[in-house]
This record gives sequence, structure tokens and C-alpha cells, in this order.
Amino acid sequence: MTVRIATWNINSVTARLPKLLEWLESAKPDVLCLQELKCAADNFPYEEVRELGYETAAHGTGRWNGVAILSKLGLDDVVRGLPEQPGYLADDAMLPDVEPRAIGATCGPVRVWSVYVPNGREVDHAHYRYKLEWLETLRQAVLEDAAGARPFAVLGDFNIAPTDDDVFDPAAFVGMTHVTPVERAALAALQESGLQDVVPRPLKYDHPYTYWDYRQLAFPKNRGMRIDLTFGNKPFADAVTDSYVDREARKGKGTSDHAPVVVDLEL
DNA sequence: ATGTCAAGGTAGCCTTGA
Repeated sequence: MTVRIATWNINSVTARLPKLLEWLESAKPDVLCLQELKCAADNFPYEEVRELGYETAAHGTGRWNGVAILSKLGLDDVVRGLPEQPGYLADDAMLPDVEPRAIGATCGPVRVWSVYVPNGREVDHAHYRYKLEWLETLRQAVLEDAAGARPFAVLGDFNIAPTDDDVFDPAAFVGMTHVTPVERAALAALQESGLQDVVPRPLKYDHPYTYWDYRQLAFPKNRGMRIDLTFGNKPFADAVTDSYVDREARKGKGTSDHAPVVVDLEL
């Protein structure tokens, strides 16, 4: 069977609902992993996407995080949050906040996680250490599925550009988060666990960037980064027939600052 | 100089986070 899976950091599912519905109708993914819902799970537009044939599992509290999985292939064994997921302890907080940044589900023949990896803010910031700890927890959480025979993938906004080729100006990023050797080592560790980086093709230009800052005309100038990634196990990666970044969805006003990434499989 | 955006609390702007 042919299966189309996609991931999209939508930057508010509420503000982007018309764009989301329009994109679902045109791209017709079987499974869509969303990040940055910026809406509480109770407020997710379940009915609107149901009318297009999707079941939804959402995990969110209404702030800047929140993740979901939409599926036309069923939605089983839903898990909200990673086992042992670390929380972030803000300066003014008493307790660490275990944020809604991961949700897993089985959609027909495929098991997926939709993840929104912490940004890290700045190297030496507590948020950066939190990011690394979070990635190690993710690696441990997916070990079994990564080594399994069932097609499996972790998709989402990793907030890491895997190589210098995935950044519009590597020199400008030296010493900044998203490109440090330590962050890239965390991705390498995922790969050593049996997950491959499924690199999409760009629809235009020669780099498959997935994110362009809203500021300074970054999108028209194609000053982007590839930080929305798909890490699939061997049964998943072997089944991939195509993958592309839908930069058309980044055009115009009222769009997310990220473009959807589409992965086609023949299972 | 961010050629920006969204949410939330609070009060018609400011702060936070990205």
C-alpha cells in the first residue's frame, strides 16, 4: 500500500486552521505530525479535521508547544510524552515543567512519534542542557521501535540542522544553537540506534530548507534551515519512494514559518 | 535597526518565546 506521511511545525493550529485544512485537502497525507499547536488539547479543531477524514490525538497546554498526530489509517496505542521525559526548570519556577513536546501512535502499518525538540536558546543556557537531555531521553524511548521490524519514524521539529549544508550561512551560525557538534552528535546517536535521516528534495533551489525566519525577508532570500526532520528505521527508510519540502505552503501572508515535509512510502 | 508572529495576562499594550 502507498502511505503518505508528513510533518509540519504549524506555529498555532488556531491561527493556521484555514491553511491547515487547505493543505490537508491538497496534499492529502494519510498521517500528519504537527508541532507548536499553541493550543490546549481540549481546544484542538477535532471536528474540522474529522470532516476531512482524520482522527486526531493531541497533546498540548496552550502555550508555545503542543504536538499532535492526524491519521486516516487509525490511531492506536497513543502515548503522550516520552517515558521519563525531563522537564524544564525556569528561573522563576519551583518545579520543572514537563512540556507537551512528544506524542506517539500507531497508524495502520506504521508507528510514528511527533516531536518538538526544545530550542536550546543559547549555548550555555539551561535550556540548551535541557535540549540535550531531552534528545537523550528520546533516543532511549525509541530504541526498541528503531530496531524493530515494523516501519517506524520520529518526525518533527528537531531544532538542529544536521549538517552545514542545512544552513544558509554556516559561518553566521558558529557558536549558536542548532549547529553545535554536541547537538549533531545527539542526531548521530539516533542514527546509531538504527534511525536514518530521510532527506527530502527541495521543490526549488538546491537546499531542502524547512524553516525560514519571518524577519528580514528570509523566505524570499531563501535564508533557511533544514531543522524539520524524519528519522526512520530500516523498514521505513527502505520503503521511501519520495520525500519533499512543500515550500509552496510557506508562501504568502498568514503562513507558518515552517514548511511541511512530505514522505511517500510503498509498504 | 531584527523589514516578524502568536499567545496570554491585562487592559487596549507588554512580555515571552521562537
